[in-house]
Amino acid sequence: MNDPANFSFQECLHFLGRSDKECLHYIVDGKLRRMLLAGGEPVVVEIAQGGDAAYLEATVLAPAGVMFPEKDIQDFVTRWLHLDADLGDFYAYTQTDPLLRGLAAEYRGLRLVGMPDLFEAVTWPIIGQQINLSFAYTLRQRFIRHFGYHQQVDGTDYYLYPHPAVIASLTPEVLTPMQFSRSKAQYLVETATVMASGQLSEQVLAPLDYAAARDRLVALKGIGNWSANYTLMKYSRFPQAVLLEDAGLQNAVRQRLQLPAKPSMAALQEYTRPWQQHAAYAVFYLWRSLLPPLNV
DNA sequence: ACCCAGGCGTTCG
DNA sequence: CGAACGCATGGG
Repeated sequence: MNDPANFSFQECLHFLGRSDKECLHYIVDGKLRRMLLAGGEPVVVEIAQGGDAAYLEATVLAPAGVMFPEKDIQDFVTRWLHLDADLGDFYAYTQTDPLLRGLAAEYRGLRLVGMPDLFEAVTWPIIGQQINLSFAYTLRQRFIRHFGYHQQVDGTDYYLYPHPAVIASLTPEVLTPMQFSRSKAQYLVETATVMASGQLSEQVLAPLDYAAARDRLVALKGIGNWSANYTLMKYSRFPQAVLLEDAGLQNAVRQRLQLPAKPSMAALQEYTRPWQQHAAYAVFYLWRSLLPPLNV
């Protein structure tokens, strides 16, 4: 990994454990378990802190007795936990910004936990927009359990996020009884169709710069500026992605500055304008500041 | 009962 | 153009 002095597995685990409705990964005895694709095949892996804390160790829990491309697993974890990041510049910047000062010391080593799956990174904002987080996680759990590839290992259910082709084959009427709004159900099926047909893919997005990628995503129905920037932050990892319209960001700013009410959009633009290439990490650390501290 | 939620698309003035 | 409004429903 890069910048091991600024890596804390514990901080990353704390963020990953924020919802008890999570079903794409589990935390067991300070280790991280999930299913992922290696060599195109589903594998259940356990990720643990290495001996000197400067690296992570991945163990294949299932299927047993089969060799899997180690590099695929390593690449996945690197992208998931942003192990290739270098936080030095961001930490230096936080000391110069009144809104961010102190975040580096409080949460040192927290990496911007991402989403290596494009379909997940595009559809999770659709699922979660406008509703409270608790209900959003409930809907996500239903979505994954109903439509994701599933495998049970040692009595635990592991899932892959649903494949676009599976969702593309649905009608919105399948989703509305599961308490997705009509609009969300429609956006999910439409987005899945666009991805299943290859009109939106890793390859389509990869060559685009920040503005072009944002425009491509916003062209999808149900994806506005907030959702597009979410995808650009969590999947594409554009460092300048900023979630201006985010209620969580607005609450974190209010809290840190002791404002009587949430900041106006104009005020928020003032606060965030200097962030530039630090915006994605700034937002993520401010989200972290809304979670309980580590030692509770 | 009321307001807000990690918004977005549509309609209105 | 920007502002206002409807969506759906859980949670405080």
